[in-house]
Amino acid sequence: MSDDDSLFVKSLAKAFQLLEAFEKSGDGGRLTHKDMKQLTGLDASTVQRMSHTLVKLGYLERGQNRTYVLGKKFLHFTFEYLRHSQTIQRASPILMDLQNETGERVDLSLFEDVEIVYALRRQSKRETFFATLTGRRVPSFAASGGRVVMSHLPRDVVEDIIDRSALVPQSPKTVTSRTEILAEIDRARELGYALCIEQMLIGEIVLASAIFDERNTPIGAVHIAGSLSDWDADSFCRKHAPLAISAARMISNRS
Amino acid sequence: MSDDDSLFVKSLAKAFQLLEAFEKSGDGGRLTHKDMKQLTGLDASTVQRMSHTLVKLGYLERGQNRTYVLGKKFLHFTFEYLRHSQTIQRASPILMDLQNETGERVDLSLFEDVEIVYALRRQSKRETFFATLTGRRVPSFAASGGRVVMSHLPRDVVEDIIDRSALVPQSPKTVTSRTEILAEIDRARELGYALCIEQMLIGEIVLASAIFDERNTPIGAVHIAGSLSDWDADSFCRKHAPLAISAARMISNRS
DNA sequence: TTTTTTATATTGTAATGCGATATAACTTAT
DNA sequence: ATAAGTTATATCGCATTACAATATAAAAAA
Repeated sequence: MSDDDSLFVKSLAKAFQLLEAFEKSGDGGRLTHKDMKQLTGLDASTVQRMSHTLVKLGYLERGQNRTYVLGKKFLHFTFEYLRHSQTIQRASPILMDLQNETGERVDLSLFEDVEIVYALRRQSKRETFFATLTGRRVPSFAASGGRVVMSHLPRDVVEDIIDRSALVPQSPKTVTSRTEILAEIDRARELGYALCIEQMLIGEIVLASAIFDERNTPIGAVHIAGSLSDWDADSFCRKHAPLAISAARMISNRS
Repeated sequence: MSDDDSLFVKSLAKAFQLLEAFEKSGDGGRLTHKDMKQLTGLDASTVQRMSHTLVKLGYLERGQNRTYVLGKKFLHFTFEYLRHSQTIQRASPILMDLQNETGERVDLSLFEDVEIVYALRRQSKRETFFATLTGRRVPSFAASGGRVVMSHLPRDVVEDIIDRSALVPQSPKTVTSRTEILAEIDRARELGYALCIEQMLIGEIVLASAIFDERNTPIGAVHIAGSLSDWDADSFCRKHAPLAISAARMISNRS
């Protein structure tokens, strides 16, 4: 990955490897030197130097009992990313209107290969707190946004993504069979939107329509998420699919 | 800052210096090598190596015309930060209720010395898009959240913060005189909340109450923001101050 | 307490990141 | 169009920096 690449700065890669280890941290997002060493496989001295430097730079903070946590300084980069993204700029007012019109939770997700990341979120009711945060990632194969994006990609690319995905159930009802997932993606292609019933969470119904960049590459999706206690699948789609599709089209920057 | 510190990894500092330069980027958040060199003062080869490495790691993405933009991968860290923060965990449902109860915009900000960062936000109506994003920073001296946090800090610490702040007006009505700012902070201490009228934005009235950690250090604030077309200062405070104070108290983790 | 584990400080050394330079690719001016 | 100028990418020898081993100190565990 980085061998015989004389421009590749290995120490930087190690630092980010260490930072990424905080995603695998169990309770409280706290890691000790020992934890970092175990999670990354880095040398103890490297862990020492990197954590020391990152604290000085403000990207790690020291917690109690010789632990480290991610620094709040990372919020800065997220802000700069979102603020300058043309897609986010266009999506922001559109999602706001969509949320007011539907009363349901609406999200904008960005496609990242085997995962999607939620970038903008308009929540309607109380939910598992972290499930509604910006930056949350979920597997593409199980999320409506992931499926609808894949429905606009070439078959071989899609199969490659599925093959590289860990097909771990996200809810008791998650479809994890390769062929069934591919069939769901085909269905999304026909409909122009993906529908996920209880794929991520029991009781949840989500519908998503894809967003495209100027080269007509699908880059993300608009989601509308409701509750099965309020809707049956048919009426949910009838009401919301046209809205999601039109919102996604407005956000898209197609040539 | 880093001299004769044998544990300090300079190349890492350079990489973050480069990443931080994207905050100063003008249009579109795009930077060329030349821009990075100018903004950071780093050697051209260093810029080349760092940008190259950051692209490989996914923390920079290549834009059109040899430009670079921040990678969406930074959203991951923000998610991990927010998800593991005890303050955020407690605040999330409380802010949701507060927003439903008031119908106004409510925010949770975190204190970062001369600035505050917005961490959680519940928007009510359309606003200047980026003003309502997570990660937005504003000067402590002009924000209600900053002022109310400072009202719980020792006088000399507050004066030091003000002295290190660039007292640049954020709206035509921003108070920028040292003594007036200190007076506003004193007033906040008496009231138990800070009130800012058109300090950041014309037509906006904001009220904030401080949040404390287990050591009784003020670490952030709950904001309620309304419009002067809907409220006069008195009734805004009468209705919202008790709500903000009680929300802040519930979020706090005082001993 | 003692023992063991984990964190921090120190140091000599080699590999890595450095910066100069060369080449290539793009812009701008003529 | 072509040339001149600018900016990006590739290459390379060298010094510095990051490295890993180790010593000391501080917490945990026994």
